[in-house]
Formats: sequence, C-alpha cells, structure tokens
Amino acid sequence: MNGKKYYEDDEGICEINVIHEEATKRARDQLLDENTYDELAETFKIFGNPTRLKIMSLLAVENLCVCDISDALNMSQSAVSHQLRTLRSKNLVRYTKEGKQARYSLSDKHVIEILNIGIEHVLE
Amino acid sequence: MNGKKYYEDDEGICEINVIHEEATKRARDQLLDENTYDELAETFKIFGNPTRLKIMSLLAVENLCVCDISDALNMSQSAVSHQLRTLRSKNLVRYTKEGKQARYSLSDKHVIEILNIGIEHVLE
DNA sequence: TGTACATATGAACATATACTCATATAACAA
DNA sequence: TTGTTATATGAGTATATGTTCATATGTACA
Repeated sequence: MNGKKYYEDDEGICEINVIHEEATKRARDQLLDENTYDELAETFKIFGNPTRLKIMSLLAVENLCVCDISDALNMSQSAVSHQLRTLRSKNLVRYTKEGKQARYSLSDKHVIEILNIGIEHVLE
Repeated sequence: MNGKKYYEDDEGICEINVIHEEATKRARDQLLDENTYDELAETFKIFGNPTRLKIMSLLAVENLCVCDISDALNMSQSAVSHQLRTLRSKNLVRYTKEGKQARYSLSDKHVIEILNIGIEHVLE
C-alpha cells in the first residue's frame, strides 16, 4: 500500500511518499472545496479573539451601543469600534442607527451556537 | 438611563459615557472569566486556518501519517508537521508511533462537532 | 556500520492582526 | 453658527502567524 507520487510546484518536480494510499485517497476525496475551507477559516478566525468573543457574549444578551460595550469591557471606543467593524464585515453583528448612536445586535443564531459549543468544550 | 463612568488606565483617568446603563450591567454580569475567553479564543484560533481545517477534515475520516497528509494536501512535509505540532499543542490531534511513522488521529469529538457547525454555517 | 526514510524543529521572512493616536463624520443642542 | 457627543476610520506600531529552508532526530534495513 505504499507508493510514490510527484507533484509540480513553482520550483520544479517534488516527490512525496504515500504510506497509506487507499486511506489517503478516501480522506482526500471527501474534502470540500478549497474555497469552503477558506471561508470556514475566515469565520473561525473571527471567534479567535477574546475581545470579539466578549463583544458577542454581551450582544447575546442585550443590544448595546458602542459606548456601552466600551464601558462593559473597559476598552477604548476606538478599539471596540474597530472590532465591531470586523464583526460587521463577516456579518456576525449588525446595527441600527438611533440618533447619534448605533445599536448593535447579533445578526445570526449560529453565532450563539458556535459560542456555546466552544464554551462547552473549554469548560469541561 | 444615561450615566458617566470613569476608569483608570496606565495614563490616567478616562471617562466613558454609558447610554444603556441597566442593559450594560446585565450584559456585563453574565460574562465569564477573562481566562475563559482567552482559552476560547485560543481554541477557535486553531480552527481559523484552512490548512489546519483540512488536516482535521482528513483525520475525521482516516488516521494518517505525516506524508499521507502532505500528499493529500499537496503541501511540504515541513509545513504539515508544523501545523500538526500546533494541533497537538492544543490537544486537537494525537499520534501513535508506528515504526518510522507517526499515525495521527483526532483526539476529541468536539473537533468534529465544531467543524460541522462551522461548515453548516458557511454552506447555507 | 552506513544509508534511506519519516518526522521534527529552529531560524528567517513576509504577511496579518490588534491595538493606539489623531482625526473625520454625523447628529443633535445651544 | 458653534460646540458636544457618538461613532468611524486611516496611519503607525508591536506582536503573532504560516510558510520555507536547512538541519536534527530517530527508526529500519542493507
């Protein structure tokens, strides 16, 4: 079940040994699009930062404006605003304008689901 | 329901306005430990990279050694090995020595759960 | 022994990220 | 108008990350 394979990269031809050829093929065949993994990674990356996690945790309970969040997290308005921008860019939060303020909320139930699974995993 | 609060940082006293004081308090009170968010972020960060996602997807189906994974992903042995090290450091994969080889597998059911929720989220 | 293979790892590099600071925009109030 | 408040954002900076390259370690086999 051992075999040699070759692949071409920028530099030339490279050789790779495959030990478990059948299993490798089965595993490779069930992979999704390259693109799906990129998107998936982009999504998880958003969850990979404590500040954003805390913002999402806050918004899971209450809709808040930027200064509320700054206060709750003891962080500068600018830092919070930048992170909200990131969260918005991936459609994880949304906001509605209320006069001078912007009232933020979670845009998706999946956000809470992913949060909860993660917390479950970490706390046990 | 508007109030002013003050906090001290390295530079001195800063002022923050709170617009929704009650809601902010409720939201803040249900936050978890600082430490929990750090751990949580560390975990999600691991999922925030396409190469690692693909490795986990492969191992969700078959137990493979490093060269199998390199072949399946068309990546250098070194790059894969470094990523496996990262995955090991967070206890997401483990391996058993089989002669010259190291046979890797997922170490945790949560890994597949988190993967699946993410995929569900991305694909819809 | 020596040689080939499977894997691990340190160093270097290029890129991405998360803040701070300063400033811009936008809404309301005096 | 002018000033104040709430938010957004560009630039700069320090740190983290993902890969490559070179090399080390460890196992098996001649």
